Order: sequence, then structure tokens, then C-alpha cells
Amino acid sequence: MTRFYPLEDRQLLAVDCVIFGFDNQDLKLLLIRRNMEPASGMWSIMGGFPRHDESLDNAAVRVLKQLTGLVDVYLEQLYAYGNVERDPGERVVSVAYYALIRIEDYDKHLVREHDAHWSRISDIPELVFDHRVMVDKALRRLRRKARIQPIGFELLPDTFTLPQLQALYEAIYQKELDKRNFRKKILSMGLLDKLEEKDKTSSKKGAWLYRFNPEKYQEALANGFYFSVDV
Amino acid sequence: MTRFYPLEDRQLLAVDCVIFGFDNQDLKLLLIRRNMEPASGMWSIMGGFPRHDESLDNAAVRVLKQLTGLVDVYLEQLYAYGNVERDPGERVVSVAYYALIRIEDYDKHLVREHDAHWSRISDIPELVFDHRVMVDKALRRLRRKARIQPIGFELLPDTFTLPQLQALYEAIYQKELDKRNFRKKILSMGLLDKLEEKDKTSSKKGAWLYRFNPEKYQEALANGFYFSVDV
DNA sequence: CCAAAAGTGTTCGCCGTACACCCATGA
DNA sequence: TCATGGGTGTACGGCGAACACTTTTGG
Repeated sequence: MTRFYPLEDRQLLAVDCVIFGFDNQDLKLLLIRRNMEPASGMWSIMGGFPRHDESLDNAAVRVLKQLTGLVDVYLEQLYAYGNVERDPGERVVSVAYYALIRIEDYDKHLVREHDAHWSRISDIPELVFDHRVMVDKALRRLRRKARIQPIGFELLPDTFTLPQLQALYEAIYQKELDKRNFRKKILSMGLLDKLEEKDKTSSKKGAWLYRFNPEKYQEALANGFYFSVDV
Repeated sequence: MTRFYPLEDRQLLAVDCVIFGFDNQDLKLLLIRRNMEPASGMWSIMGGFPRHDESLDNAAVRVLKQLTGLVDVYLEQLYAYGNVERDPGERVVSVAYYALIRIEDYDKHLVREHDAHWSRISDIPELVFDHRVMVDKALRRLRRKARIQPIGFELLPDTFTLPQLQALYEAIYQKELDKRNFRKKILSMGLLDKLEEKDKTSSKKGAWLYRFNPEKYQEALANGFYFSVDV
């Protein structure tokens, strides 16, 4: 291949992926035990190296699939970390992503192979290099976005109850919300379809199941609507 | 140097910088004529290549200084662009930044050397590669941030009048604002020091000069204050 | 029958928005 | 004296926030 920029330094590039899940109680983070030097054995987020013929986004998708078996998940670029000394092994520029997955869907076998585990966000162990900085940035991004875009649903099963949805927001913001205000706000947006079915796993009375309707959201957007949840 | 990751592809990495300025009328963008192949002679934003011993942030600072002579300016990372085909010359991953500068301060000589010019954001010429995407993202970021953080002042001289500040917000959001509401909101935040001096360059009566007070802002932040301008 | 979670409405205060006239001054 | 831009206050409506009781049903 012709090289147009032959004099410039080539750099080692990585992608790292902060993976969030929700188990109906806590917001969680999928961490692996790093299996290469330096810092082998330390807790780390999942990462990999983009190939020369692979976009950053595709590299992130591949990394996520390697660990979880999942494709078609919410995945968003966070930030590029470019300090010279961030990886003590060698100068590596890392582009961080974060993903929101449905915690029941991931491939348990793959996760076991990678020596990974789910960690509560209130209880994150020491992480390798600057991964804690990435995680904190991912959390801030998630907290900002979940207020103004319907991305919370990416962390829930296809159908869910309003108490479940509220618990999710409470887990994200680590804050108790008022039940009446929350339901009023969510339902007033008109983005949820109510099913004729109750979930009885967490109460005798049972709670109605709902499903997020992306078409309604798109149509509302086109009419100048803005998603917003008060937290 | 020891290489810990010897098998991975090295990539060519660039930084590109969207530079905003305000001339009391329009929000403007500093564009250069690209002087290397491919696409030599096309309009482009300023860019460069991070050295192997240089952080991304420092590379962006260096690139900005090369074109404007300025250091100590507002500079924020935007996004990493990693499509394989984004630069037809060769696969290059580019980390984009945006800068807010005081348009009277830049080094005219350097800018002339780079064959650069200021373009109104409502009138941007065709740009090389995916630079237009970067510019659009920078504009969205600026518009989001200027509402909730006092970064607009980075585009104004040290002292400025309220009509000037309002004109700035109107230029950023391309929207006329109500004079009374704007002044009420800005002054109610208590972040501006009023000088005992008027600017008479744009009216006979003259408008009072103000200065943004970062200490007051920091103190307010510590007390749970949130900056916000309604647009 | 009772414990435990689901579901439901109203009031208040603040803030964003709309809106019109007087002031100061140089030419 | 007049044209030009600078400066000022009020009233209304909507929305976020606070708050307590009834319903359902399995055990």
C-alpha cells in the first residue's frame, strides 16, 4: 500500500470497553482478570487491539462479543486516553467505549473463560492503569444520558414493570425516587406499551408489564419531543 | 525499549482541531488550506501527528499553537474518528479536539503562513475527508456545554458588555434572545464583576463593562450551584 | 386476615417566558 | 432634537417536588 505519511510515528492503539448491567438491584460492571503482562492478574475492563483494517467501532464490537457473546448492544465511544505513561508496558493510546447490556443475556461460558465477574458500581476493586478513570467517566456519561435519552431500557429485559424501571434509575443515580412522580413522568411521555400481563415474581399483587416502543419515540422526536426523567 | 505487545499492528494517529472564534457578530471557524497530499489545497481544519513521546492533549496544544500562536486556551477532546476509509491516503485514526479562542489574540502572521481564514459557521466551505463531521460535532458540543458551563467567556475579551455577551449566545445558538430575560438570568448568577467603565464603541450611551469572576464561580459550584443559560 | 408490594391525585412554589417603555448621548 | 443602542419590571403558566392512602393477593 502507498504510504502518504511515511515520516510519522506509528502508534499502538487499543480499545477498552466499560460494560454495564443491571440485576434488578444494583448497577453492575463486568470486569476481567488481565491475562497479559504487564499487570497480569489485576482487575481490568475488557480490551483489545484494533486491526489495521478494522474501524475503532468494529474493534469495540468485537471486544464486547469476545467477552459476552453479544452483538447488537448499545455501545458508545467515551473518550480517547492518550497520556504517554498511562500503560507502563509501552505507550498505548486507548479509545474507551461503554456498553449497556441485558444482564440475563450474556454468555456465561465465555465470561467464565475470561475469569470475569460482575462488580457493583458502589464496590469496584482496584483496576489496572487508568481503567478506573474510564469507569468513572462512563458512569458520568451514563448518568447524563439516561436523563435525556431512553437508553435505560437497554439495561432491562424486553418487557419490564414500572417498579423495575424505577429501581434501575435509582441504581444509576444512587438516589431514591418518588414513586408517584416517577410513574407520572414516565407514563406521560407515552413511549411505553402496557401489556395485558403481570409480573408476579416480586409481589403477590403483581405489577403490569410494559414494553418500550421505539417507533413511538421516533415519532415523538420528529414532533419536537424531548425525553426527560427527573432524578 | 521493551515492547510488551509486539504482535499488534501499529496505527497512524492524528489530532485535528476545530477552532472557534467570535468577532462580535458571528461565530467563526478557523480553516486552513491543506498543504499535503492527498487532497492538497482543500479546506481543512488544522491537524498534526502526535509524537511517540507526546500525549494526545499535548499534541492538540502544539497543533493549536502552530496555527494561532496561542497557549492556555480552552481545548477539549471531542471524539476519536476511526473508520478505515476516512482518509483516502492511508488508514489514519484521528482524535478531534475543539478550541475556543479570543479572536483578537491570535497571531496574524502564523495564520497567513498557513493560508488560513475565518469562516462563518453559517457559511462553511466543503472540507476535506470527514472534517465537516468533526465541525458539526464540535458545534453540537459547544451548544450543549455553553448552556451549562461558563465557557462562552473563553470567546470574549477579558472585559465585555452584556449586549456583547448576548450577541455571543445568539451567534452560538443562531437564535434571538430576549434582552431582559437574558440579563436577568446572567446577572442573577452573580458571576460577573461590574467595572466602573463603559464601552462606547457601539453606542453613544455606552454599555457597562463586566468581567467574569472564576473564583465566584468556583465558590458557587462548591455550594451546589449550576450554571445555566436559557436559549 | 395480614403483610408486602402496586397503584393512584392534588397542592404549592419556582422558574422560564412573554412583553413595552424610558435613558443617555453624540451628531 | 432626534436617532440609536442600553437599560429596566411584572404577570402568567407549566412543571418539578412534596406528600398518604387504597388495592390486591398469597400465605
